[in-house]
Amino acid sequence: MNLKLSQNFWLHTLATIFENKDFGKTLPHGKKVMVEYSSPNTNKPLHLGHLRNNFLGYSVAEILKADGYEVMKTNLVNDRGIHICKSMLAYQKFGKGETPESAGIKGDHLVGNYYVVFDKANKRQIEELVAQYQAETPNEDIEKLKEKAGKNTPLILEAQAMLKKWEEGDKETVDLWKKMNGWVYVGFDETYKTMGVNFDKIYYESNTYLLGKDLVEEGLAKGIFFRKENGSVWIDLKEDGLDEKLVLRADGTSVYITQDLGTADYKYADFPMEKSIYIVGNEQDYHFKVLFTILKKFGRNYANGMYHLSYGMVELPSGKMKSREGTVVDADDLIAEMMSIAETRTKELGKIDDFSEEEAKKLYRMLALGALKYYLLRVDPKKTMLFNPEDSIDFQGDTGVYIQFNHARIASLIRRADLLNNNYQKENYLGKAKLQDIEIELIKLLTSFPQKIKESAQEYAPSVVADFAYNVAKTYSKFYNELSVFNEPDLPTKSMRLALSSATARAIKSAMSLIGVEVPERM
RNA sequence: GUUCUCGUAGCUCAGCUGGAUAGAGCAACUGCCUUCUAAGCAGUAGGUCGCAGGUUCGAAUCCUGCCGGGAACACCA
Repeated sequence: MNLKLSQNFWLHTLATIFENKDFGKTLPHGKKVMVEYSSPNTNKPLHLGHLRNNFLGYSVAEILKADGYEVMKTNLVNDRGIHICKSMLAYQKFGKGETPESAGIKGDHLVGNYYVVFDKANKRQIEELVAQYQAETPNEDIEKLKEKAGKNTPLILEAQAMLKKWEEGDKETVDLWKKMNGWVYVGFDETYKTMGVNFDKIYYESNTYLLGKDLVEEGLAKGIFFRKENGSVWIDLKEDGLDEKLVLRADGTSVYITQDLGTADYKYADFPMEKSIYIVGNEQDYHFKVLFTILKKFGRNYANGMYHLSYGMVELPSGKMKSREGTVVDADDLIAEMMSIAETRTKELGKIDDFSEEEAKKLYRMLALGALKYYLLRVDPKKTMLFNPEDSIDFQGDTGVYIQFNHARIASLIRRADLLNNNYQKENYLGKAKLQDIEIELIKLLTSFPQKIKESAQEYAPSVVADFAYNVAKTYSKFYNELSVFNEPDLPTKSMRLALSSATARAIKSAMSLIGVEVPERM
């Protein structure tokens, strides 16, 4: 009797899940949240670290949507500054009019190459300078000489002069800047498209870098900031466990924090949000603590909703990625390699020989990105993680491809059921079907989807949803191996199994879409 | 030096708002394709939860100290 009650309870639970197309998601409640992510520099192409950032940002935005928020995805592009001038200067000196078309490489890579050229040439100049200094002052500490040389090479001085020209609006400089940034944007757009991420609004630092000076005045007037004798403006945050922090230079120019203060107001005026999430690496923890503390002191009503999603670095088995040592994993290269591996593996299995080339390519991309995204998102965002190239292309076990595979398998079942006109609406199984333990386990698991979405939204942790998807796939896989759907003689039970399979497929698809991963119908 | 952060099986990670025998995957080994996709399933083996104290009826989980890894502390961004 008890058993029967319990069976019916789970059957009804299944029916409820099956009938709710948006199962797991919260209805829109109108609250607004801004998610800022990606935020690349326009002097070099995207790398592995950016991939974690972009996948996280996109996923967090999707998860917040599923939690009922109205989401504005933004990208604050760092398109100006001394580092940009370095690429520009190197191009001016050594570029010989090369273009992405003439060189046959993506614009972001081309510009990145000139950044490297600058760095190499500059390094030689540093060595020369240090040697010169040593001859002049043999007793001085070598590290100090290196530091001094680093600030005074002819190339650095030229780059600084160029930055000044840019700020003054010098036409030639600005034109070069526009041309090269234009190349980079074409390259970035291509990479973003391949990655499957996008933005609702793009901010450019060239438009926002002067913001915040009025806030300095406001801070002085409110007595939050104070001016030192040389004219520089500071805030004392010792009571908040932080130090004194400069907010305006003695010459009246802005620093990073000045700009971010102004940009915060600017963004809020654009999109009056309850929450504002900054997806930025954990090396900037201190900066964001200071930023948020200042905004709270200013009494900004949005300040309490600000959150720095401080994600950990991605390390390689050989250690940290270092551009100087050439150990940076390029995003485009990595994705291309993953696709080629997906292609090889798929061809070996030979299950999609009837696919058109276009369909096949779409699948390779889906599998490659699925593997990569899942690999990077299954880990708690806050933690430093290891990127092991060999593991990341693994398609077995706790991987994106495993989950995709289970979806494809169910899709195959459903196709067959539809072909046979099998009906699996609840009338066919409620009160009649018999549930095995593994089926109850699966239904229970599906039931937890809404709370998993809530949890991942509250923690800003896509890993929670990723883990859910994996567990569903794993449990389904077990069910699939233990019990047969089409060979089940009891018709109500057969219907129930089809409904359960269908509900599972939808949960997998839905959860995977929250981490930005598509699932195939066949693979 | 100060502050932050991490330390769970050989490796990569879950678990951490305290609760019973600490879970996956990879790698190793053993089985399973004439039945719905084997990119799969089942099983074996593998752990003093960095160390030492403390709080508690109870600690991987909370507190303190130590050890070890990473990071941040510019009139850089």
